[in-house]
Amino acid sequence: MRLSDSIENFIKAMLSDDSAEVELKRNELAEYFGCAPSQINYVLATRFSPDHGYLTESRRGGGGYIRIVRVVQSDSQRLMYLINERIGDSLSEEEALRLISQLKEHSIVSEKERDLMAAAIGSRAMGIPIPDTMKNAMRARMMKSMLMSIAARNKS
Amino acid sequence: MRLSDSIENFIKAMLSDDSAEVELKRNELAEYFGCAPSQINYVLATRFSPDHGYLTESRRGGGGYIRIVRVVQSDSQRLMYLINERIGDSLSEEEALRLISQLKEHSIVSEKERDLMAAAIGSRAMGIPIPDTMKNAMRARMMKSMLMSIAARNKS
DNA sequence: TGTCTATTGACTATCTTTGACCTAAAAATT
DNA sequence: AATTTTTAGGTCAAAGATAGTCAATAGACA
Repeated sequence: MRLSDSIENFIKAMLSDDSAEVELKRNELAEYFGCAPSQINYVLATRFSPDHGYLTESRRGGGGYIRIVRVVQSDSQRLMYLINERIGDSLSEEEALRLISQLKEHSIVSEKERDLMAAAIGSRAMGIPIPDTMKNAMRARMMKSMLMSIAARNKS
Repeated sequence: MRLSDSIENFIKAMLSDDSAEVELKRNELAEYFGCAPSQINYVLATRFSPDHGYLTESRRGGGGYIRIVRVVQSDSQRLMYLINERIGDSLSEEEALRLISQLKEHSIVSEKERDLMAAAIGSRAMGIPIPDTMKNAMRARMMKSMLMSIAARNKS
């Protein structure tokens, strides 16, 4: 297994153990895994970003640390965040898929709806010969539109 | 036997062994068969495409892999997929035949029905002097129409 | 013998890992 | 209190490890 995957699993195990929060020392962790300290930052950036449902804070200097928090948000908070802040004028397929997965993780959409959304913004559907820039712009609009409809129905 | 056939068999053996899923390393497999790594992609494209009932995912970089999943779908799921997603406005004869074969493989149509459908969209039937583009468009419509009738009768 | 299928290899894209250099905060020193 | 030193964590670009694409070539088969 990849080093980055091992580190990811290690952190996730710590997170599930007890609370939704862990604190760790970058250098210690790096030494434990026998890797460069910056490897830890790589793992944080690629697996514990806000898109993945986590927040991180840190401090340098003596007694420094990295704290990772699993975010808990209400459905509507999450939707509003995505619509108003996260998604701007452009969204790549990878980002879109990640966001959609998160919605499923949080039971905001069903498995079928997830697949449907993925199909809508996927490369198969958007496989027309226009520049990526335009596809990404279109994807952003489509995503926001879909999210709005979800937000609307959730108003109950 | 052709190299690509050997590779196909090899992968299918791995798939039937246990689960409906295998993971492999492109370079290792290529080395095992003493061929160019891209040959693996060729086999995947020509024998493990969605049309053939498989899905593939992969990752590049260190620890990269290719995962092949045999898709299990209900008859109606398959039909709906073909009608709404797979077949667009155009369908070549080869594609059509492949899809029809798959329907037979999955016992969605009988052998006789398969031959009937193949006959309907085949070159003998459509051997009139119009451009391929138009034939393909017509074929797509014919296929969807036939599939709809199958879907309807399966409603039971 | 011409057309379809298979094979290869050069080039490209993407993901991971590392290391050199940078910055911030705390601790020690003056 | 100000300054220096030490102790963290942050950034970024380069190197390494895979997989993907495509066009040219070779081979098989009707």
